Amino acid sequence: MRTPSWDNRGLKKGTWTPEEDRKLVAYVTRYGSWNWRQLPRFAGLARCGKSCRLRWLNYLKPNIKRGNYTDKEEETIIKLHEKLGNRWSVIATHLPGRTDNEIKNHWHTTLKKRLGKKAVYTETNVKASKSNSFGSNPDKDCIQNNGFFLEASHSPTVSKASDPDPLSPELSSSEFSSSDYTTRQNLFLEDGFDFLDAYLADMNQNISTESFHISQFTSQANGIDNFHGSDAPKTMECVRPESPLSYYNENSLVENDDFGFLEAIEPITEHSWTEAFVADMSLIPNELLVPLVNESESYFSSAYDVDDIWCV
DNA sequence: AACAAGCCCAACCGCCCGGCA
DNA sequence: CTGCCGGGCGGTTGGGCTTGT
Repeated sequence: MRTPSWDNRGLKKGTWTPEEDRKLVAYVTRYGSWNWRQLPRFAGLARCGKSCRLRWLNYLKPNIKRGNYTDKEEETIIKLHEKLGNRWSVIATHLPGRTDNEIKNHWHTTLKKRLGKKAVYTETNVKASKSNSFGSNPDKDCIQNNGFFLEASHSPTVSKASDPDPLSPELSSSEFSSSDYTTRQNLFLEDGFDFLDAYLADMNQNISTESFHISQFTSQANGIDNFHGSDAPKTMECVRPESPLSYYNENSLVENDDFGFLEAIEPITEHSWTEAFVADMSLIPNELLVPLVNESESYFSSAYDVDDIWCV
């Protein structure tokens, strides 16, 4: 999209490369977003923290749903926007898998225009109907709701009340077919971190004589979650009993900013925790940080599928 | 086939808010 | 109380892609 450029601090701007994505994914899945401003330094990225955060939240985070919106999703957006206005982040909380940025984009590019046309159409017909001696309501196709016009239920584009959740894999008409979406979910739940699991399992073997054990890291991460007790949000666990990430917890690792879990890696070095990060980055295998295929291959076309990052 | 116009969306920017010292 | 810092949010934009002529 945007032409890559460098600002006066030497930070890169513009389109993210697959390699940058891989570095960010590898780092955040491993250490979480403990400090977005500091994170790029330790992740080996010449990006500002804000850019990293945005990239992660809007594009790289697992379970992000992209592509076509279902009728029900659009209906939800319209109704919520009518109630909440441009509070995209709040609206996004009602649409699992959708980001505020994407909803905002969809609103500006599609829904606003659609509603605008509908409103113009309706207003025109309201005037016409008022002057129409037959008194029929040409607005019967629309439901006016605080200035917004929703297509009536007989419209084929509006989902019925009995429709199952459009976000369910079975009914999703998003960019991913239902089977694709299911597969995608499974990729995250079962294989999303295989590339890390394999590496960490291997590391476990290699450093088994050392005091550090990755399971300490994961169990401590869970401890943090437990510490937060009932306030802790619902968690998603990757169940892989034999895996060092068997207790992988998305919130504790990715969204929990507590530094506590970092203590678990201290045995790696006897130096400061920041050095531990630097040292530990060196342990991330090259295959996580460098392209896995030749750049000549389509993977590295400008339109590469970010999902590939989760399918390594 | 070539070009123009419009569409779409990833990414940036600036502002605001809450936490903390 | 105040200032600083990091995170979050909404508005805007750059440029690749698609569609129409």
